[in-house]
Amino acid sequence: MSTIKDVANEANVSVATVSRVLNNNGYVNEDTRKKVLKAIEKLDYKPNAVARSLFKKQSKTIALIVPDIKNPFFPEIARAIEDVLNNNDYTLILCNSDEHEDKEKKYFDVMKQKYVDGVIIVTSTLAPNYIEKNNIPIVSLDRPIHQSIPSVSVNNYEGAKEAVQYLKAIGCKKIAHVRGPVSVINADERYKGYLSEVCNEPWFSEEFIINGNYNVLETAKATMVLLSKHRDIDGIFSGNDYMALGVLKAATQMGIRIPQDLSLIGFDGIQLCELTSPEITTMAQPIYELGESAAKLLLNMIEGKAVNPAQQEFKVSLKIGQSTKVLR
Amino acid sequence: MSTIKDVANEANVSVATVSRVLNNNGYVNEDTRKKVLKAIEKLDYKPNAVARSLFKKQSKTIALIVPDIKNPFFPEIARAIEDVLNNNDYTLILCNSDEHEDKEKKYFDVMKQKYVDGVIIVTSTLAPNYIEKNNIPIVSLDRPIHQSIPSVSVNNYEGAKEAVQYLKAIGCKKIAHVRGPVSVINADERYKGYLSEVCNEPWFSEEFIINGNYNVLETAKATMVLLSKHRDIDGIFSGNDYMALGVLKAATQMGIRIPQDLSLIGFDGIQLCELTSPEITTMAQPIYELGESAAKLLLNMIEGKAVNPAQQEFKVSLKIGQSTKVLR
DNA sequence: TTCTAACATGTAACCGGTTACACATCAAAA
DNA sequence: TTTTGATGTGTAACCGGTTACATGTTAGAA
Repeated sequence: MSTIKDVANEANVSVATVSRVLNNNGYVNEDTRKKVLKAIEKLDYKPNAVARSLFKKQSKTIALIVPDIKNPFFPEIARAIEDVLNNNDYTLILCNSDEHEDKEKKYFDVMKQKYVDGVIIVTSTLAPNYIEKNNIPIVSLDRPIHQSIPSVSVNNYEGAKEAVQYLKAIGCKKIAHVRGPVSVINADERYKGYLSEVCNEPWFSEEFIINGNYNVLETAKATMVLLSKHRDIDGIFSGNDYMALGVLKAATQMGIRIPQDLSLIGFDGIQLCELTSPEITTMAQPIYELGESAAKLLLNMIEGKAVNPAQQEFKVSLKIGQSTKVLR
Repeated sequence: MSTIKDVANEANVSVATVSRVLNNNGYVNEDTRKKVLKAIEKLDYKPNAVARSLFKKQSKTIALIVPDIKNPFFPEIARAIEDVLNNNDYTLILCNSDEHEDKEKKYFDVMKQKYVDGVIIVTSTLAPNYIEKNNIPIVSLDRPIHQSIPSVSVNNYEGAKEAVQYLKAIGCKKIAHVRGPVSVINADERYKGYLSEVCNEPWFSEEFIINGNYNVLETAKATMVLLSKHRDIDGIFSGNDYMALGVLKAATQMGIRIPQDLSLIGFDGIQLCELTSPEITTMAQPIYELGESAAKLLLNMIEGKAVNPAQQEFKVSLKIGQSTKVLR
């Protein structure tokens, strides 16, 4: 690899001049510029990003911290983010936290040591003041942490209400809920949305709420228990699409037909919804847009641009599949 | 952030001594070491990874280049890799190539500019000599490129044969194949494995081979055409699990029952296989192990350790689900 | 007692860029 | 003709580490 010095020698100028050409700042005579450009071409010179980072204290790199990239929601998000970064000459570092605060903090340390310019994080465990004292541009995605921290998320509460309302509208008489992990903010919000819609119904019972922990197999098991005890449940609102797979599995195994016997609605709108049979009805988040917005927001923060709505909330929209009865 | 100079001042020693303590090399008096350690503690000093990189010409970072992280095979691989890296104080950069050579090359340029220590790549488009001239430790994963380039993959040909043999064993009389993209090496190998098992069968016809391009919707469409034309097909070997979802979808839509009317076997063994109903029978790759091995192999190469079997081939194993008739 | 090698520490060059500053030129304005 | 500001370029400090080399001490061997 040739260095800026090699280019300077080749072009018979100083490194400062080469640097000026490279960065397009300062005064450079047109002929000199051409000479330098020719030398760069000849030597196939690529500036050393590390040296540049050291001086500039920034690395053109951002980190994405998610609980587990194997959860199919996150690859879709990650893809959107990477696309934006790629278009802006940034690089993406991927981190799996397993919802574990220690791992998150360890990643933060590394990020700072590597001059990572910013972080997009999906977390429920990290305290706002820890983040603030780290003093690194950050966007929380999918799960708002605190007003003080810019975030990109959706209206989970209203979305959940809408999901349950839809189940009611198509004629469901007893609606259960598979909730996500306790104290994961979006799971809590969706749970509250469900609750607000059903708590005053005469048929409602606490037993209609089970915890699937955003885990498919756990959900399948719990659903089997639920459905064998309450055979008259005819609607299930699943806290996310991934768990809806578990519900689908349990129902199929028990010979319960979806949607004839049981209507199922999920949340998220991951691509997988369209690939199952029946296709899963869901409250779809604009997933790609979420990732895109988070990335753009973060880049703006890094470049010091004004960031007006620091808390961006997108709307979810009903995406009707085949897992719910047809509305007449 | 405090620097090594701050620590040196605090401990009343030179930066060289601090560096020696940090890296545990050279001679350092025990008392001095303690003084330095105390200063480090007091200042909460973390060495600057960028400065270190500049001198050492290495970044403790490796890149993973995959076609598209949204394909569920890759997050599982990525997770395995990240785990290994995390345990070895390396960081993972994620790149999506979309099977596009230009993007791959662009990533390579960036990698070199950032002193990325090595690359794990899933590619069909990159030429061996391009890779070699880049002179950066590399492991090709899932798809061997050339003998000269270390790789981690599975026995696709034999695996495919075994899959078809199993379909025969359970009594399938006419077996079709949904193949992956032409000139993607593993898709080609699986196709050849299928062909070697069926080309001499009296019932065989070229029409039994359709191209799903590793894409679910495309597969679903092609499968519907196939199955409406050839109603007597009773077995399908899908080139991967992801496309098997498409077959499943098509069959369900057409009222063809799996496995009663049609047995379906996939390839890969992604987690999704267990989450559908019926669960998909598949030739399972040891996915986590593959990622793990690729990462360990690469780290060994980076650290200059001998790498004996530069071409690691794992075996796939039949994982019986519910999408194939029961063997009696 | 002198020599030698292990121990201990500091100085400064180096990694490969960026940029503040100094200096020189030149054309237009005064 | 002198002043001035825009233009053009080079020198060297700096970013924050690592390490070759120099220097000095000390203890055991000769």
